[in-house]
Order: sequence, then structure tokens, then C-alpha cells
Amino acid sequence: MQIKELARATGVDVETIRYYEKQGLLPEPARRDNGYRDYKASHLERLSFIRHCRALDMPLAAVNRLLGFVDAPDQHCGNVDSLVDDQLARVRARLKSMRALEKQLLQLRACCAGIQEGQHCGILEELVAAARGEACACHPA
Amino acid sequence: MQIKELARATGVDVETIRYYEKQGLLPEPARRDNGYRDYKASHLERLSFIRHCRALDMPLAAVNRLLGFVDAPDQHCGNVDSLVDDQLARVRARLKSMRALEKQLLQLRACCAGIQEGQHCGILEELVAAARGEACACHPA
DNA sequence: GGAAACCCTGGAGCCGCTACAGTGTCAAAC
DNA sequence: GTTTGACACTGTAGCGGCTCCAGGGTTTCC
Repeated sequence: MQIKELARATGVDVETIRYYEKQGLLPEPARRDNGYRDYKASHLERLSFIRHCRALDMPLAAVNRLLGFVDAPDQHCGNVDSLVDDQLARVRARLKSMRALEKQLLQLRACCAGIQEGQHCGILEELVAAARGEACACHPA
Repeated sequence: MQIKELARATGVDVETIRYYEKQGLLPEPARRDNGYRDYKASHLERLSFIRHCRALDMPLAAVNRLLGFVDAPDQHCGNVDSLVDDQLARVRARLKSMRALEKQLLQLRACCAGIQEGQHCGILEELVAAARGEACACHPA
């Protein structure tokens, strides 16, 4: 299988595949006489695995460790568990701050609602006030 | 005011302040005889403004445009409005995908619940199955 | 006069790609 | 046989928003 076929089969960009190889996530495939990479089914599977983990937004380092467990399946499973837990914790932390952010932006936007009379922009005034340390709509005291 | 004082007053790292200057977000301050930067109150205010926008997770380019509106306040306010709207849309899109992610990770973690008998790791099996294109807990068909 | 704490510049590193430039190879069409 | 086009290769640079480091200078305090 040429790289393009692997790319099509997995939905991963060609450059990304080469990048994963360079990062040691995907084993180096055999080469044809012309130097082209020649992938086997095992590469496809491994690449799909990687993409699946990436779809869960795991950092490549975590994916790499997971691959290590796949390769050495007699390892203790608790390590896998904690990788997933870590990822979950990261996602939840981000969710929390994103929710706060949404609220702040909504409040900020409300400052501008319909005024728009040239000189006075409620949003800008809010932001400038906030920069002066005063209470602001998005970050109330 | 020396850079360290400005850093303390705003909670921004010294290196980050220099970075903002290099990026054109913070105007170059006067220099003392020894070459040290000498900041004024206006710098403090501007830096606070930048940090406030960054706290709303606006990209620096958007912050820069906002600063332009601050400097030329007779601009039409609708531009400011749409900057905030864009940011809100970005945040909401990320919120959506993060929520999906949380769900997926929860389902994945449930595969492992308490089994842990050496050889069989539910999570790994899930991920490997998913890589084979089968339905998986985190990404059901 | 020596140590600690500050300042400077310029450049590299982080993540996970993405996008080149410059070159080589192969298959099909003319 | 040659020309086109799609594919392949390597290596390097860029993105954002910092963060850290090396290698130097300055100030302050004991």
C-alpha cells in the first residue's frame, strides 16, 4: 500500500503520516526499489488506533504510551486506566473554563446591544474599565 | 516602572511582556541610561487590557484590532461587536466538541471498570476494536 | 569586592501538524 | 519518445502564544 492509499483509508493527511513515523508512533514501513514507502495492514490498524486516540484529543505522548501497552499486553491495565482518567480530567478542566468564558463573552456582548451611536461602544468601555481594575460585565468584582 | 514591577502589577510574565512588545501589542517604552525599559501608567493600562482580552481567550490578532479601536474611538462599534461575536462562536464550537469528548471518554473508561485482571484491558480492547473499524463504546456506530 | 537580583538580546523549544521547495518516479496519452 | 500529471521523497520553516535558555551587563546590598 502506498502512502496515499493509507491516507485515503484512514482519512489522515500524507504529511501527517510521515510526521507520525518521524515521531516514532508509526513503525517505518518497508521500502520499494524506488524508495517509496510500502505499508501493510498492520500499519493501517495502528494508524487508525492513533487517530482514534487523537479524536479523543489525547496528546501524542499519551498515544505513544498506549501503543506501548498494546505492544506489551501483559502490562498492568491500571496504567491505561489512568491515562484515560488524566485525559478526562484535562477535558473537564477545559470544559469548565470554556463555560465560564461563554458566560463572560455573553455579558460583554450585552453591553453593546443596539447602542452603536458612533462614539460610545459599550464593549470597548467595558474592556477599558476592566483594564483599569474596575468591575466589568464579564469579570464582576 | 521597571519591567518586573509591571509584571507584578499585572500578573504577566516578564518574558511575555517583552513578547507583546515585539508583536507590536505593547508600545515600546522609554529606556533609561542603562538600557532598561521604563514603563508608564499607560503601559500598565494597556497591558491589563490585553490580559483581559486574553482571559476571554481572544487571539492576539483580535486583541490587536481591538486596541486599534481603542486608539481610534470614532470607529464604528459594529466591528468590535463582531470581534466579540466571533470569539463567542469559537468558544461555543469548542464547548460542543469538548462535551462530546467528555462523553466519549466516560464511556471508554467504563470499559475498564474494576476488571484489571492482567491480560485483558477493556479500554485497550475498545481502542483496538475501534481501530479495526468496529463499533466502540466511545464512538458508537 | 562578591553575591544576589535584576536587566538586556537573540535564538531555540513546545505541540501537532501544515506547507512549502526542490527533486525523483511512474503510468498513461499523444 | 516525450510530455503531462499524479504521485513519491527529503528537509526545512511556519503557525500561536508563549517559555526557557545562554551569555552578557547593571544595580544593590552586605
